[in-house]
Order: sequence, then structure tokens, then C-alpha cells
Amino acid sequence: MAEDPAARQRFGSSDALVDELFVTTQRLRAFVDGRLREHGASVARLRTLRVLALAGEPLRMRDLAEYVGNAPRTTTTIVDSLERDGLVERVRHPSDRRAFLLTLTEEGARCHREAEELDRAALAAATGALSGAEREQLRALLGRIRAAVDVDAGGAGGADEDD
Amino acid sequence: MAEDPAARQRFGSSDALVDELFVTTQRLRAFVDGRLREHGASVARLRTLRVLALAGEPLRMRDLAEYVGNAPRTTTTIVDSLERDGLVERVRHPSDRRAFLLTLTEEGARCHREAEELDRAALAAATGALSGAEREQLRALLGRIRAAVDVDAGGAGGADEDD
DNA sequence: CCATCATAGTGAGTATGCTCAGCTTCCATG
DNA sequence: CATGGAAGCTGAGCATACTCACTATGATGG
Repeated sequence: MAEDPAARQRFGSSDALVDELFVTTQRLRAFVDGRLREHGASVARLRTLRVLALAGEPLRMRDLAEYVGNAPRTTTTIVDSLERDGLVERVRHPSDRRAFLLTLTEEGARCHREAEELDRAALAAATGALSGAEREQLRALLGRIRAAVDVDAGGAGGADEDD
Repeated sequence: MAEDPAARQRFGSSDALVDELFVTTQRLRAFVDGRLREHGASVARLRTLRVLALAGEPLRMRDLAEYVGNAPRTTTTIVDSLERDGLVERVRHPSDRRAFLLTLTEEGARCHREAEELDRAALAAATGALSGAEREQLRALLGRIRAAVDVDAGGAGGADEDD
């Protein structure tokens, strides 16, 4: 797991920057996940719980998927696990029998609150060393990368440029 | 898949920076993967092929895993798929019957060369808009995050600090 | 020589992500 | 009302990552 820096120098790609992005994200995620798992949460589960908690009203699967930013099928899997653990409930939509309405259970809301606290603590540990200006720098750089990828993948006709 | 920015503003965590890092990485990876898959490669496979190609000598599974930066079990899975596709070969170590020695086949070497070209092109598209100074900025910021995570996860006694 | 511990690799199982196919249901149009 | 296409969700299957447990082998000490 340590990924010896010397090894990376020997074997890294010519543009190690992207590799660094991948590796950093993977480790950060593992770090946060580790903290959250002690309380039955995880990054993916928390993202889903968060959207449900902040929406304030029951959501359809597809809306949940869109807000979280995952493919619908991925949301099905995550909701399956959350429902299995009693954190969310699927109820048939009263007027559209294709759809479900998803709500947090009480335990789901409790789990969400606890997970948010753990998440904040973990993120503070991971990025707390960065100053406000540095955070803005990082945010801007990530935005530039996203824009480049979106343009190049989604068609050069001017994709969504959120900044 | 679009993850509406307005939705993120409504539902994002209090520290959207880390979410941005996750989302950016996921999209960048999907972007590069898409390019590579047209030629039988992928990010994970290319990383493995790259190490084998640059090592210049047969590698044990555990060394390969360490150089690539994955858990040994993950390397087993990836090597399984590469071997299935005829890109690498497992040969029993002559003096340690527990171990395998992994080598690229000719097709593996060819696949690696092609994938590297696609990779370079994709990375140029994704990060080409960044100037040299910005790349250094990003690299430094990622390094700071990794250092914070490593210290906080690996024990505060001074983990490996690669910079 | 053999008991014991360590190492190498993988099987089993899980989590998170995806696509494609398929079913059910809705809706618009004739 | 019927019909065809669109929409909502999930089954099937894959890729990438992990941990834990296990087998087989190596190495070491009595």
C-alpha cells in the first residue's frame, strides 16, 4: 500500500501529476471511509444520506441519482444496502407506480448526523493544513480539469461550465 | 451523470472541496478509461503493464503490487485479466515455488506502447490547459493532502513524507 | 529432521462504480 | 381505446479496489 516514492519515480508515467491525483484521491477516500465505517457509514453512503436529509422531502431514485452524481444503477445498489440496514425506506410513488419515494428512517437520520460529524473531522484532518487561499487554488485547478474533460468528452459544443 | 452544480450547492457537504476532488478524479478516470478501452487497455491495466515494461526483468506478484501501489489481491485480479488476454505470462519462480515471475508477452508490450500513447493524449487533453506553474501548484497541494492523510492514518510518529 | 513461523499467492466475500437488457408503467397520438 | 415510444427501476455482468482466511512453500530453531 505504501507505494514507495522511488518506485513511482522509476515506474511512473511521464506525467505523474494525474497519477498523483488518482493516488491522493484513493488514499483520502480510504482514510475517510475508514473513519466512517466505524459507525456504519462510508463515503458513498454518506453522500446518499446527505442528499436525502437535505432534500427535506421524499425523492425518486432517479432524482437521488442525479443529485448525488451517480448512475441510476449505482444508486439502486447503495439504496439496497441502506434499506437493508434500516436507514432508508422505499415507498411506492402514489401516482406513478414505476417510481419509489425514498425517505430517511429515524435511524437513518441519526446515522447521517453522526457520519457528518465524523466526515467533518476526517476532512479537517486531511485538508486542514491548507489555507483558505490554497483551498481556492485547488478548487480552481480541479474545476479547470473538469472543464477540460467535460469539453473533450461531452462534445466541443460548450458543455456545462460551472465557473 | 451530469451532477448539476445547483444540486451540489444545495446538497454538497460543508467542505465541498473534497467532494470536488472525488468527482474530478472520477470523471478524469472515466475519461481516460474511455480512451484506453477502445484498445483493450484501462487505467489499472496500463499501470500494471507500465511497471512490467519498465522493470526490464520478470517481477514477482508482490513486487508488482508494491510498485503499482495496489494490494496484492488486487494485482492478482488484474494479472488474471491480463493473462487471460495474453498480455502477460505467469511462470513459476525457479527457486521459490511459492512465487510467480511475470513477464510481458509481445502482444503485451505492443498493447503497452499503444496505451501509453493514448494515455499521453488523454492526459494532455485533461491537464493541458494547466501551465507548468499550475501543475506544480496542484502537485504540491496534493502532496500536502497525502502527507496529512498519511500522518493521521499511519500513526503520528512521522510516516513516510515524500517531500 | 521436524515443529514452527513467515512469506507468496489466491479464494471468498464486500463495496463502489459502470453499461446493457429487460420489465413495468406512463403518456401521447391516432 | 389501442399502440408505440419514453421513463423508472432493477437483473446480469463487468472492473477495480479492499480485507480476511486459507494453502503451499520457504526458512529457522531445537
